[in-house]
Amino acid sequence: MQAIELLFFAYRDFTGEPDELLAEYGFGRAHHRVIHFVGRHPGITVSELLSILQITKQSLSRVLGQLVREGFIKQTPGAIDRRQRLLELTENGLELDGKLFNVQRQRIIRAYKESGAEAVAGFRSVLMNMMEEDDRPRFNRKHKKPSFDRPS
Amino acid sequence: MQAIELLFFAYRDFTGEPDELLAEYGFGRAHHRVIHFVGRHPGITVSELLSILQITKQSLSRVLGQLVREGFIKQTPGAIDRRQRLLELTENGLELDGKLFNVQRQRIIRAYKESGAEAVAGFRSVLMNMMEEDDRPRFNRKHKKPSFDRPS
DNA sequence: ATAGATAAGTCAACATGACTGACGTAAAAT
DNA sequence: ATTTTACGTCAGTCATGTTGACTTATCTAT
Repeated sequence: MQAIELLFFAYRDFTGEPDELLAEYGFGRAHHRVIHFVGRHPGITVSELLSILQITKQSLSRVLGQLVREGFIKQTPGAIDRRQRLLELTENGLELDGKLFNVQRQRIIRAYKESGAEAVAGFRSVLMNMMEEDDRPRFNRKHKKPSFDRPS
Repeated sequence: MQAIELLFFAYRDFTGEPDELLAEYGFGRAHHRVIHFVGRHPGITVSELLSILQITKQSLSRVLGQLVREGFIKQTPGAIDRRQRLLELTENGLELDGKLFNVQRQRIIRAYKESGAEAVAGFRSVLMNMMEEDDRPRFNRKHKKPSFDRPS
């Protein structure tokens, strides 16, 4: 059962590089998560973000508010439901997201290259089965769209 | 590049169950990490623990001190180097460690079963290549012992 | 039309787990 | 004998999470 430590070390190093980058902006890992999910899913709502991150709205509010005030994320009222604030990255946000995304992608690409395509499939399969079922549909893009792409 | 989110969701759920258990004892994830590494590597020293967790001794001190005071971990002076405090789980510590270890093992076993042996090999390979090289030797048990099993 | 539910935000207080910097003690290494 | 190492501690700070209470705007259902 080395998997526990394997996950610990891999995750520790996976988040280490971005953390350094974020520190230059005065941001932390919480900001990273918000930037990441808004970057990958533009137009995401606050409540969708909350259910992904599984934190309270007060916690999210602090980092999100900071990102909005400092011009990394912009909010626009939803066209259908005007209570919603649809979130998008600004130009600055896109730039930071790009940098962050890049350092993590490099690490993953390197690991994928060293392990081979078959290993990658296994890697993804195990991670998928390790998470709660609720969130698995987010990943079967070809079969079923993630819920935040078609608001219920 | 779904790997980033895959890791996020898997890690989030992987740590979620233990967190609930720990809360019953008034402990957090930091305590879990200490209990885990002391449990898997009895006789580990404080500085070895520090280099694994990559936190400051002041941070470790608080959680470790708590675990010692509350009778989950015991310290004994090193036989060779009496400055060292070799760490071990007490009976209570072993019991809690067992519970924590179990919930995580169940999740992993389930994921392994659903993915198959080949996938498991790939999973481990990718994680291994994702972490910094320094810590990889810890895992090649058959070839090279981890440094904390033979103090340099 | 209005009553209730939902989306989002806010104020306040608090806990945890990180951090830095300074300092102390005992034991080992040089 | 001096320096280095292993460990511990005091004090202060910061980031990120929590609970609970309350507001505003808007949508939904009766």
